[in-house]
Amino acid sequence: MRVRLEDVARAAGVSPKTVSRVLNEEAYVKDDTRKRVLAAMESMNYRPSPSARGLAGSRSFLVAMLYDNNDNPASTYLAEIQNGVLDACDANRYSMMVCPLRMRGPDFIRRVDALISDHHVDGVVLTPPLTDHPPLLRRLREREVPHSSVSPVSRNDAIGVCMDDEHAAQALVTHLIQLGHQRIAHVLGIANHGATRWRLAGYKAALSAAGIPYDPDYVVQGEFMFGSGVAAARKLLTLPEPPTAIFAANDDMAAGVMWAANERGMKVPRDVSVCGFDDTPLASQLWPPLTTVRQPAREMGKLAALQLMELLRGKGSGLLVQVPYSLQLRESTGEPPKGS
Amino acid sequence: MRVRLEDVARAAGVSPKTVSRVLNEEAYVKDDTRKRVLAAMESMNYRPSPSARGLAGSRSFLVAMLYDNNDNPASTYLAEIQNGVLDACDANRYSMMVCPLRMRGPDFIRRVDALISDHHVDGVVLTPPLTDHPPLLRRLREREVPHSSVSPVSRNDAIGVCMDDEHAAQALVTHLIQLGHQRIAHVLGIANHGATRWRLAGYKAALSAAGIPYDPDYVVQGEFMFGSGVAAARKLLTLPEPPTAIFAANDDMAAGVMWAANERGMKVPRDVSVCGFDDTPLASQLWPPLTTVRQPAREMGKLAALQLMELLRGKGSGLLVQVPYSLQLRESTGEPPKGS
DNA sequence: CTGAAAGCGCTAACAG
DNA sequence: CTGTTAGCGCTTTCAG
Repeated sequence: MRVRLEDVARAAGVSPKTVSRVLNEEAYVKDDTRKRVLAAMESMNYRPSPSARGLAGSRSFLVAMLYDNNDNPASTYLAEIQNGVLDACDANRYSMMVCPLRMRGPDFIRRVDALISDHHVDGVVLTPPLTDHPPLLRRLREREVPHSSVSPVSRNDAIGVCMDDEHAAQALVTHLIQLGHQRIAHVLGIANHGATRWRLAGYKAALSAAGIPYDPDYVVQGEFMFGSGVAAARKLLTLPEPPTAIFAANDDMAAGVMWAANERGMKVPRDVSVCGFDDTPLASQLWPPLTTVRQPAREMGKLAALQLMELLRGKGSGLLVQVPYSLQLRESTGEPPKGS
Repeated sequence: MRVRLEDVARAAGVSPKTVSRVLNEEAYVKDDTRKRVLAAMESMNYRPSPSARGLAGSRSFLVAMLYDNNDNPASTYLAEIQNGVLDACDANRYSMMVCPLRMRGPDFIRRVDALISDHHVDGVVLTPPLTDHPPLLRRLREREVPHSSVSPVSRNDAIGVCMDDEHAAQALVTHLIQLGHQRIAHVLGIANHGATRWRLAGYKAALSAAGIPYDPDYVVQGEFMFGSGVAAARKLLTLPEPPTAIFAANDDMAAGVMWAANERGMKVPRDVSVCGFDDTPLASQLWPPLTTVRQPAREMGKLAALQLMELLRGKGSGLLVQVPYSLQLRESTGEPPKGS
């Protein structure tokens, strides 16, 4: 019925253990033998049983992608990361499990435990804001589960992938300043996301570099979601001296800002410039197309997973690699209204 | 270290086999015994090993969600279905694997095979357009892999979940007609999707019911993607006698249509009414908000998975359940321009 | 209704 | 560099 390790061994004229060695890319197999075994595997179309491997050995060839189900807006951002992780799995004969977690739930840690011990997951890819959830990280360390993070806040001990959000945000806001804007507002993301902090820092840095004083009235809380962008813009646009440009910490909120502007009969960018962050598909689907920063989410998911797999292979350099951002200057930003 | 079946057995004073019976909800266990075993499991925090179960038995408690990676636009639609499947898994102690497939790829079937035999997947959830891919269905049947579909085209032998796309589309177009539109165009989806066919049928039915002749010039090909909506609208809006309303087969294309209208300096709905289908988040984030049909994707994913699990439990009614749609009338549709 | 024995397909630990 | 011997934790027979 099923081709087993033993069958391959017989066909190749070696012991099962040798086949196992080849399968696991262990050292100490004569090159000649290895080739013979590989050929046998190929010709018999042998596929190892993950169950048996998981049961007998310590590895499962399964990685899990964890994400938070409460505080996570951008399903499109997560979907892209997931695609990236799948790309990496594909290239390395891993399989992926998807694990939505409710960070606020009382059984949060129990669920993580269950995941790990149930499926012997070899490692996990963490996405924001799980990348910096202390109880989770503690548990993963306790149980010695290798993990790799996408955009972790704490960049010292983490391995994974990140982007220079701060400089990206700074570049974006600098662009607004160069267009002539002085009254520039910022809509914050969810507090516990690193992205929120970095993008705010970039905003401040750009203002400060241009000698524009920081005005707390121009910085309002958002939650990375469309609706929060609408709410934030309603506040900002009714200020006695409203901003001429609004930088929202992500595209969804920027879309909300544009929506709120439309609602007031304002035209973007004539009456107010708007920009976002991430370059999700939405950005180019809005009218006018949104100026934003491109964040290569899929690439980041892939890289994080690849980092994890290197770690699993023992070759882990344990690095936090950085991917480049790029400004996407589109039509939602322009010169400030005359006489403002 | 790990709590095993044997440990539970010892604690409950029964044989391992009995614990196994309880675990698998088999009949023929005295109620009293069952309770004792359950109590022991609970107090010892026992969690069965999926690897061992998979290896020894025939079940893996793993379901896979298959989707096509080429012809699939709406990542947000798939993400919602995925969430629904996860909901169902959660409720039934299943785990989910995510399997992007390249339908066009030469190794398509091999990949499916690999998936099934590698992981002993108990069953799969199929999403469009995989729901009607003959080689795939044949292979699944050959290998006797239970499967459940979301919106399959062939509704006879399929089990899963569907919506009445046709009547939904008809209702939507009827709404346009009631607003006074006569020249109504339609942007088609990808050809091999059932949704494309049904929505077109609904469009035709509505016209026909109103006595409006069907004009092939008003029906243009699209691909469910934003860009294809833009292209389609560019054609339609430059027609000698352009339509006063455009019904796109999904929201992404409708967004493209609105974008193209903006590009030409036209105002929606003053100059042209636009409506879509699905009610993805995008629909309410556009300006003006998009009139569309709400399709409960997450619910559908969940139901499809639940149907599958019933099938696995042997209680399979094998039904194709239908979920209700609802019209979302918003501001992108209005009366046709005067004198048109 | 319950139990005993025999593996599922692989890898770990130890020999050679 | 390669092989041997035991299991991993569960379910499947088959007996009671």
